[in-house]
Amino acid sequence: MSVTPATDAETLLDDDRLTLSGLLFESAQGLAARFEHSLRDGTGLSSQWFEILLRLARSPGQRLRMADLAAQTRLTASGLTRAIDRLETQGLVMRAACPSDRRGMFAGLTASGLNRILIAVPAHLDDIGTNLVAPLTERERAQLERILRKVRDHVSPDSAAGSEPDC
Amino acid sequence: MSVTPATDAETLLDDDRLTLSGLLFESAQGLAARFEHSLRDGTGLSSQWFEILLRLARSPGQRLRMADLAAQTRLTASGLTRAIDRLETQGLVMRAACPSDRRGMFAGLTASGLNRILIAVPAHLDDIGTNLVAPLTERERAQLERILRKVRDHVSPDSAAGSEPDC
DNA sequence: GGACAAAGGTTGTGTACGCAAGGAACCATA
DNA sequence: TATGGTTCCTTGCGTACACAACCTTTGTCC
Repeated sequence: MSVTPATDAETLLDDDRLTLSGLLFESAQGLAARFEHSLRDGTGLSSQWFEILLRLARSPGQRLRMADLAAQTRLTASGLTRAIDRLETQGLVMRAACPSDRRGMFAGLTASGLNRILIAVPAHLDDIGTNLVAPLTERERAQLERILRKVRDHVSPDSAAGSEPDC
Repeated sequence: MSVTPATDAETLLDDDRLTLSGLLFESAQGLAARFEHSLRDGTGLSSQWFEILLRLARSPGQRLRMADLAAQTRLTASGLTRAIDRLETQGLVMRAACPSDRRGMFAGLTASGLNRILIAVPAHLDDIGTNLVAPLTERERAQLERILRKVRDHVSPDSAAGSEPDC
C-alpha cells in the first residue's frame, strides 16, 4: 500500500502548469463564446464565417488557395470544402480556378462578402476592446501580445500560409 | 465615391486589437491541437474526455453535478449528457442520484476513471512544459499567468461552478 | 393545498466536423 | 513518353455537438 496516495494525487492535479494552460483555454473559450453571440446578433455571421471572410479580406486579391485557407483556419481540407460551399451559396465567396495549377482552387471574396466583413469588423473591434483590452493596463496588453506571439510562433508556426502569392 | 476606401479597409483590418485576439486564439488552438495528438497517442483519451475526468478528479468526492460540470466544460446540458453516456459505457464515470434533489444527477469518477486520469496527467504536464512553459522565461510565465487570470475572471467568471459542495 | 414558474436532465432533429477513399493534375525519373 | 509517387480538392460515412421540446421535481405565492 502506498503511503499517501491522496496527497500525491492532489499535488499532481494542482500543478502550476495545469493551471496555466487551463487559464489560457478558459480565456480563449470565454472570449470566443462572447464573440460568437455578438457576431451572430449584430451581423448574422458565425465566428467561423467571420474568420474565413476576415482572412480572405486580408489576403492579396482578397483570395486564397483552399489549402492555405485550411491551414490558417485549422480546418481539414474537407471541412473547408463544405464551409466554402455554404459561403458560396450565400454569395459571400466565389471559387475560381487557378490558371497555373489546374488542381488548385481559389476561394475569393465577392463584393458582397467584402462589404459584409467591412461592416462587421468595427463592432468586433469594440467587442475585443471591451472584453479583452479594457480589463488590462496598457503595459499588460503589450506584455500579453509579446508573450503570446512567442507562444504562437512556437506551437503554430505555419499560421501565415499563403501570405506570399504563389500563383 | 469615397476618397481612399482601400486604405481605410487596410488600416481597419490591421488593427492591433484584431492581432491580439488572433494571437490568443491561435495560441490556444495550436496548443490544443498538440495536446490532442499527444493525449490520443499516449493514453487513448480525447482532450474532451481528459478535461471531464480531470475536473471530476479535482472535485470533492471526485464527482460533480451535471449542471456544474456542463458549466465548467462549456458544454450544453445535452452535450454533457451524451459525453457522460460515452464515458459511462467505458466504465470511467458513473452516474449517481442526488439524495437531496431528486431531479439532480452526479457524475462521479470510477476507480478505473481515477486511475486513468492519474496515469495521463504526468505525460500531459510534460507536454505543457514543452509546448507552453519552455519557450518562455520564468518572468514571462508569471506575467502570462497573472494577465490571463485577469482575462479569465473577466470573460468567464463562472468557471468554478460546483467548487462548494451543495448537496 | 393548488397553480404556476423555474431548474435539472434526457431525447429528437439538424448541422458541422474529421477520417478515409477517390479522381484529377503535377512532377520526377527513366 | 510512360510510370510511380505526391498534391489538391471533393465525396461517403460516422460522430459529436447545439437547439428545441419534453418530463420530472422543486420552490413560491396565494
